Amino acid sequence: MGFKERQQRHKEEFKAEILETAVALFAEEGYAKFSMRKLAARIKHSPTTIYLYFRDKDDLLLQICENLYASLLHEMQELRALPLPPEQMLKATCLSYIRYNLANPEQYKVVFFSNPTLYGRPEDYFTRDTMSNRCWQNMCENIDACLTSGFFRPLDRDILAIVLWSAMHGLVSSLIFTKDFPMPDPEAMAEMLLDGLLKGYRA
Amino acid sequence: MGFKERQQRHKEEFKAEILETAVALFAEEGYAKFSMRKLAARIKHSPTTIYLYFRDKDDLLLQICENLYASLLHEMQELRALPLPPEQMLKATCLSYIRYNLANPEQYKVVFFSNPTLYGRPEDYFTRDTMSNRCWQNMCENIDACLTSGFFRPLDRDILAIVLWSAMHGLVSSLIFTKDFPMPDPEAMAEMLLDGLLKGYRA
DNA sequence: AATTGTAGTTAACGGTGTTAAGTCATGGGA
DNA sequence: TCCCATGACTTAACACCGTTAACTACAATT
Repeated sequence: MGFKERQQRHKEEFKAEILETAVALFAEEGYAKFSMRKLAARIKHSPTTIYLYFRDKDDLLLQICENLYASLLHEMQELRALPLPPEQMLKATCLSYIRYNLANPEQYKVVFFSNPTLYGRPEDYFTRDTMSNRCWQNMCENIDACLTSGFFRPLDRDILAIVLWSAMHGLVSSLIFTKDFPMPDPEAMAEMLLDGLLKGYRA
Repeated sequence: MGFKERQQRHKEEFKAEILETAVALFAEEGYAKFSMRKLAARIKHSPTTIYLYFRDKDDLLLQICENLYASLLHEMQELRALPLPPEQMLKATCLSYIRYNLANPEQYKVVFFSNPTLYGRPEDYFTRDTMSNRCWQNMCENIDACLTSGFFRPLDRDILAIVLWSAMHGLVSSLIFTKDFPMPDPEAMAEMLLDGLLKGYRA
């Protein structure tokens, strides 16, 4: 049985190496110039080898995203440990989301561009144990805390959560993608967005 | 001189026809499956013919976007004619932006995906007379009205404008691109976003 | 009638994601 | 120890893509 185990371990290590190289290639060349063939060249294997470890390009991208969400979740969980009132906790979490994604623009593009086919059917979203889902749960708990503490006035939790997220998503994606417009300082934007929204929903 | 004029007119008509067909192809097949070769097949010409009328694919996409912004601007200008207080005018304009783009998701994708190289350098943005720029000016005027009327508290106009826009952009793009998450009703989301933001910046 | 300009073409280049078929080393059972 | 089955990996190919260079055919000007 020793052989099969070693074999298995080697496969997993190789897969991890491919993923790591893919992330590096992404960070260096950007989404547009990334290709399976370039990745293959970099890991010094034929393009088809990748398909032994990933179903297709989308599958590879999906797993890059999961890695991204995993470390984002990690950051958020560190925040959770701090003793902050609900509204400050929510704001800190949102700021963390914005900053983290602005610091990893190419991965964010992967999430964005691959999104359409990335995960499965929408009605199954909450049943899948993805890093994305866990981040979402964390976000929702923070919002719930603001609602039950009475900091926010009574609002539909689900709509509020997705609205907050989509506003942050808009900020991040416009900063990342916009190349033809003179964008202001990201921190000032984030501050104004969160300040406005949190005030706007206050009781 | 009669010939050259007819020739010129024919060229313009043909170009318009290509553009129209491109928009149709886009609406039907979506951004991902759109290609110059398919467009060529549909207009019953060789792929290279398109290059006599458009520099490259991005140029074609850019002009589709300009068409989109042109009719959006038209909608906004109709709103401007109504006798509304600044805050209601701003809200109506924002709602119009959101609804219009949600009704034309594929064009919105073009704007989004082509954005990076679409227009030129950011510092030149305001000097170019593009439909995008005109829409932006309209938006800014509405915000200025809310600031000078005292409805909003004193805030940096430029940052406020781009923050408002990016929040709307986030709402639209998340609704258009998200396929793996059960999104709530777009109107309810738009209402909550605008309600929150406008309250949040109020004096 | 010869010349020039030009709309449109064909053929090709270099790239893409992906699949089918084949190679070849190696561990496990006889 | 020999055979063979497994499976990692490769080669070759398919069907696309955007784009360019070179060519053709035709009409207007000279």
